Amino acid sequence: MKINSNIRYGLRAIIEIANSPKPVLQREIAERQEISLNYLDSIIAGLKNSGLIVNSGGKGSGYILAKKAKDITVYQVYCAFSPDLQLVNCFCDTNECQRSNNCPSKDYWFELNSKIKELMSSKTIKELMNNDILINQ
Amino acid sequence: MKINSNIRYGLRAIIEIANSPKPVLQREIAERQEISLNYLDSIIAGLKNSGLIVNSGGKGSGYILAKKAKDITVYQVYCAFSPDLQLVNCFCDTNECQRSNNCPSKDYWFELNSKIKELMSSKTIKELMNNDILINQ
DNA sequence: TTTACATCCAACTAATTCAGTTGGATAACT
DNA sequence: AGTTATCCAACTGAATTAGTTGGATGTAAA
Ligand code: FES
Ligand code: FES
Repeated sequence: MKINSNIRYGLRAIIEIANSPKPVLQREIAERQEISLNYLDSIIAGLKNSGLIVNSGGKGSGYILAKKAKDITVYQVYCAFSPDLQLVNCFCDTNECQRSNNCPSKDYWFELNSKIKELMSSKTIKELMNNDILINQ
Repeated sequence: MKINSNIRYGLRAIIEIANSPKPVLQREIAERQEISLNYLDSIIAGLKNSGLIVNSGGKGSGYILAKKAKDITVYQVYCAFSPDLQLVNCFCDTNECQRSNNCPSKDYWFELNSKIKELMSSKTIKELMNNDILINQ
């Protein structure tokens, strides 16, 4: 179990945007977070297509959060880059396990899956922002 | 985030062993769990090298749990096949992140990591066994 | 004692995923 | 016109996954 680069960078990028008093350019995120500008392209696209960030006023204007930091969860960032969390395929709609009737391990993985989703859904970007910024809000 | 085959099969195999009133042969596990006998080799090896199961009396005698089912956790099974859970490398001893001072996302991943470990450590094989067997213990 | 079985173990493989890079299209501002 | 910013698709090398193959070794039944 690992968190992949898209999700790691995506979380860092959105925290960077949340922390900034002004709209942030992609280049600025790339510099501050030391992520290749080109690679960041797809990260930003993921956040944007999921409706978590927007261009503040068209091209060149920089990015801002699309909603309040307290209304964006880590799980939403996760889902911007991966399908809904499914630790195993046993309980996956499209690929359900043939052994699935009354399987104790399936039940356990499902339970763990739900709890991990909860853990990610209950943490908001606001809780990950730096305090100086919060004071000004 | 996915649970890999070793861990999935390993959990199913150890539940199979736990549920059996008699020592179980590798071949029996392979048949009942529909896992290739050859592939199961490495699964059994993992469980055995981690001290979770033992041969009940040398070759051909079948496997039994090395300790009580209530003393074997899902996290121990996990660790039989993977190093200690590390969702990201930022807080990894050997590969610590250069950006690591005061990084909110690192702190969050570490917190999530701890909670997932807890979730896996607090579930025992006994809880995953079938009830008929438990009654006889 | 030969044979069959059970376990042990290392090396190989195809397929997939990961973590980016390259190269360019498009649009806006200067 | 030229620079900058964003958008987007295709490509790539490296690593990981999920096994298979082939055999060595030890035990037990015939
Ligand atoms: S349901 Fe998939 S292994 Fe049990
Ligand atoms: S510590 Fe690794 S990215 Fe923050």
